[in-house]
Parts: sequence; C-alpha cells; structure tokens
Amino acid sequence: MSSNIKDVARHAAVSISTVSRVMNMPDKVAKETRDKVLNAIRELNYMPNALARGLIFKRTKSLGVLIPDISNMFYSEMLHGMEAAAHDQNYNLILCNTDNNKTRMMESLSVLKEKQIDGLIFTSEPIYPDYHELFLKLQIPIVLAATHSLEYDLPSVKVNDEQASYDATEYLIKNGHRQIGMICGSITDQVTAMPRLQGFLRALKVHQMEADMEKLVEFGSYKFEDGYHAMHKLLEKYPDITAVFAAGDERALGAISYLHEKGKSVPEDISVIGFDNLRLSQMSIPKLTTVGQPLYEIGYLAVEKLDHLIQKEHVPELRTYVDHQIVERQSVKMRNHESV
Amino acid sequence: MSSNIKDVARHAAVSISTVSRVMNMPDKVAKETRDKVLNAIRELNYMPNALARGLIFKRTKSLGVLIPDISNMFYSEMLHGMEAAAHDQNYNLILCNTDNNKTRMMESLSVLKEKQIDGLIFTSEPIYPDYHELFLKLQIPIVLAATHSLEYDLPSVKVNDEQASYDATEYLIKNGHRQIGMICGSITDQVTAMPRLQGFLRALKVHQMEADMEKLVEFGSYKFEDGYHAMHKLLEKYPDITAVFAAGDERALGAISYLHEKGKSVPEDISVIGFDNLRLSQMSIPKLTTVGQPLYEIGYLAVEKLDHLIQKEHVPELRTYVDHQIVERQSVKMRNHESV
DNA sequence: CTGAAAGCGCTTACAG
DNA sequence: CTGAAAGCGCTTACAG
Repeated sequence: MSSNIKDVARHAAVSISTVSRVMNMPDKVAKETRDKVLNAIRELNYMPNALARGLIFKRTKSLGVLIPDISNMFYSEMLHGMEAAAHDQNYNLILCNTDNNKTRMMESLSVLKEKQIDGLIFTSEPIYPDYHELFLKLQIPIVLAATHSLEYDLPSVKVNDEQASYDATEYLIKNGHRQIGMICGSITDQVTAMPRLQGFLRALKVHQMEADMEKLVEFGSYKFEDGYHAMHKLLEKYPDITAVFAAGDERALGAISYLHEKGKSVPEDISVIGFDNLRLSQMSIPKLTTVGQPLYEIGYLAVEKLDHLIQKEHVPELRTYVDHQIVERQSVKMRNHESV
Repeated sequence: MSSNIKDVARHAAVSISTVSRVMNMPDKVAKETRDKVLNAIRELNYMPNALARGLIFKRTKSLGVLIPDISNMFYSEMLHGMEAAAHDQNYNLILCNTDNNKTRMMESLSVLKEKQIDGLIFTSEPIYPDYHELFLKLQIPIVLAATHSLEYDLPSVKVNDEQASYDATEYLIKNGHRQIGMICGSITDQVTAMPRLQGFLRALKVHQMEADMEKLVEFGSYKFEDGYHAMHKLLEKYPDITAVFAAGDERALGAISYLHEKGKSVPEDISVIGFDNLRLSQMSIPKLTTVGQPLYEIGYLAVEKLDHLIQKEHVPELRTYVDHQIVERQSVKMRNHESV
C-alpha cells in the first residue's frame, strides 16, 4: 500500500542510494537526477519509514513522558509546555499515565525503552531506589520535571518549594495575620509536601510566632474534597484562625467551599492562599490569591534540558530551580494590626 | 551499550533464530535451550528493539493523538480515557498539540505517519476537505473523538449535542424559567456550537416560547473570560433574564463571575446551567448544574474503536453517540410558575 | 528442535 | 555524480 524507497527508485529509474541521497544530502545529487527523484516522491506520495531510519541512526526523535495523572490540571499544563518544546526541537512525546502505580510506571518505562525513546521526562513522585536502579539499567537520558532527587544526580527542573512556601506564609503575616493554619500534602511526600511544611514553619519562627505543627497543620491529598475535609478539621482544632495556606489550588478551593458552607466569608472572615496558580484559581469566587509556579515553563525547560543531555551527554546545571511568585487576587484580606 | 540479540545468542551459545524463538514461540524451543537463553537475556538485561520488530510486523503498537490544547481540561480528561484504553490494549500514545493550527496539524500527522503509527485519534475540530484528502493519502485508520463528520464516513464517538442542549434548555423550562438566554460557541463551529444552538432553539419552540436568536444568544470562545464578556452583553440586551444556558462549563463560570460582580446572586437572581461536567464544575460556588458528557469514556471508547478498526479493518458502528445526563447541583433555581 | 539465509526499509562508506 | 553491498536488529520460512 504505502510506497517505499524501492518504488521511488524504480519510478525514477535510479538506485535506492540515489533516492536516499536526495533526501539526506540533496546537493550531492545532480540537479536533473534530483528533480526526477523528487517528482517520483511526489507522485507516489512517498514518506520515509522512520523505523528504518531510527534503526540506523539509533535515534528516534521520540521522548517518553511519565505522568501520574494526565487529567490533573497541574500535569496537563506542564505537559503543554513539554509538547511545545518537543515540537520546537522536532521531538514527539509518548505519553504514559502511571496512576501513581510503581509497577505500571516500571512497565511503561520498559516498553518506552524498547521503543527506543531518545530520552525521558519523569514528573513528580520521589525517586525510589528501585526507580534509580531501573534508570541505570535502562541507560536512558532522564530529566525530572516538578520533582528532583537529592540522593541521586539526576537533572531536574522545579520550583524551590520551601522558599515558595515561606513566601506565601510571610505574605499572610505581612497582611496582618497572626493565626495561620496550613493544609498540607501527605507528610510522607518528601519532594513537595515536606519542604512546603518546612517553609511554612520557618516563616512562623522567623516572625516569632507559634509554630506548633499539631495545632496548625492538617494533612491530606491534593483534591478538592481533601481540602474541604482538611479545612473542616483545621477549623475545629483552631477556631480563631484568620488565614490558611492551602498548599495546592484545588485544596484551597475545597477549603473555600467548606468555609462558604459554614457561613464564613473569604476573605472577610478567613483569608486563603493557594499554591500552583492553576487556571482554575482565576475562576473561583473570590479569585484565588496563590503562589504561582510556572508549570508550562517547567515543562518547556525540562524538555530543553533533556535535549541538551541527549545531544551533549551532559547538562549545564544539574538542578534548576525556577522562580515562583505571589499572585495577588482576592482571597487574602489585609488585617489591621490592632485587631491582632 | 545496550545488548542486542547477537549478544544474547553469543552468551547462550545458540543462534539468533533460537533467541528470537524463545521470545516469540517459546514452546517450540527445548526447555534446556530455552532456560539457557532466558538466563542470557536476564544477565545481559536484554530488551528487544521495537523498531526492528515494527519494521517486520508493520505494526508499532503506537497510536497518534491530535489534540488542539492539552492544557484544556476538556481534552485532558478525554486523553486520560484514551490512555487507559491504550494501556489496556497494549498501545502507546504519541501526543501532538495542534494549537488549532491547520498547518501544524497536517505536519504532525505526516511525522506520525512516518513513525508508522497504527492508527490515529483526532479530536474536536471539523473535518475540512483538505484534512480528509490527507487522511486518504496517508491511509491511516482514524477515529474521531468528541467530533464527527457528516460529509465523510469516518468512525466517531461523541455525545448528541443537539439533544443534550435541548435537554439542558428543557430542564430550565421545567424549573419554571421563561426568560432564558444562551452563551454559545462560535456560530462557524458546525460540529459543536451549531447543534447546541439548534437544540436550544428547538426546546424553546416546542414549549411555545419566543426563539429570537438575536435577542437570546451571545457567541464567543470557550474560555472563562469569553463567558464573562458574553454574560455582560447578554444581560445588557436582555435584562429580565432568569436563566442562562452556557454551552461549556468554563463559560458558565465566567458568566457566574460576571453576575457575582454585578451583585446578582446565582441561582437566586439568575440560574446558570453549564455543559461538559468538567471537574471544576464541582469546585465553584455555587456548584455548577451542568449537562455532563462522559469525556473519559469518549476517549476510552474512541481508542477501543480504533483498535477494532485496526484489527478487523472495519467498525461495528460508524458514528457512536454516547449518553449525556443532567447533573443537578446548585446553580439552577426552581421558580414558582406564578412568577412567570 | 535448531541454524543459515533472506528480508523489513532504510543509510553510508566504498568503488568507479 | 551514481550504484552495489553491507549493515541497523529483528523474524520467519526453509532445510536439516
């Protein structure tokens, strides 16, 4: 059905070497011959088989992307950036959803290796020892996006979560808040939740405030419902709270939703600051003040870095930390200091 | 660096044919030989090269996916379903963001073809004649997801937009609303916006209500801001409106946001119903009543259908229409009939 | 049950 | 400037 290089050669009455040459080094072919071949290519709708080329070049111009949950806006925005960079560098992305399932992640990685991807983007999740072992075994260039590893020397691109968290908390403090709670990810998450918790606590200490984790912090997963329930518990154990730092926009919206149901107005009664600056943080009522991390850019940079690693076999900067910023919207209220 | 079939053969002291056989038809190999080979494979960390196999089998177990905007929740949710089905059927997904750009879409399709994908999922967007021409030329099995084509015989999976829209509108009517406006996609969009508009108008007529498009409908893109502005204009030309059907959840949130700013309460003053049932429709205040389409399922079914098409070279049902449903939440208020 | 050979669709030294 | 040959890493008739 699809024509191959032999068909073209026959049609143009030349050898397949010549056809190959007009595709790869056209100036080494006489103009007349070249035109003959070009015509044959056009008439037969010939397209070279990338598998055959990949076999020879040992390069497929395909990158693997491992993502826990594509339908999560956090990842889809990063993925968007990755795709843009991939397109700019002439790569394609092979996408695997891992569902946060170790087995599935390791299986996916194996088939990606068999498919001869040039490199891999690995997102979130910590790098477990068996992951690292597999990485070594597979010998694939890897860049981590929105995660990093302190144990292993793996290139990565992410935000400084501890500092971002510190800044979010300090922002609340500078707005006059003295009773601040936090809704945090699972404490077992060393990559994201832990540093955010530390940044929160550090800001409290620096400003000479009570930093009692038991009282001030609720833990839970990143979803809306988790934020909702965490807010419930937080309010129970700390009723005179004036602000909460929800380390994740979806959690923040869940918290706002709970407060709304309880007749507490945001930000009049209680202020809320989120984390991520997902698109949905602009769509809520009130619009969510949040610490923004450049997800698209993280994805874009990760692929650029991977490309560099593939081409030069090293990377200019192992761990890249991109800037975050406080995105001021409407969910945090400035309190009078007297009222403290 | 990575070992190949020759290395394994050497290591196990057999021919490469035998190695190949233990991978493809193990029972045709003597147990003793098989174990020798299996051991060699393990010791060398051998993984077969899928390019070489693909070249022979003329099958890559890779599918192309063309998506206008991955960071749009609408697509990322469908993509999630596609990935799940792909995983279940042992495919990988090669993802291309087209940015709604015809050139980019056609270029992407060409490289996917060169990479020998077994099939393609094409989402949204109408099928222009040049698209169809390219499809024919490329000879790739194709399934349309969340779009369809009436002009061409292409397999598709989507919701019945006209009926869904009719149902949404009738739902408002049954809740006592008589002054209903609509926020609709661009009228040039024959695939989605047009049928939704028709469903809206049909419901009004069936219920003997005024169906004046000029007065009742505002057009715009799908984003939050577009919904916001459309609501503004709609309210200006139709101030005594009691309900609006926003054909898209993001639009609906934009509309709610505008109403909120103008001091109109939803649903007390004005009711809003959306379309899609994206995850964010559960996160707003008030939670959005909407007509749900099963995005994950559409993605899943599209890939299943594509697999069927690839294997049997036909499809049991050309155009599949999946069920929609009204998801009742808090943004629509029941009005007394006296007040009409 | 096992191996040598041809072939999948290309590219690239090597001759000429 | 052009072609024949070898080779990328596999699979599968074909012999034996």
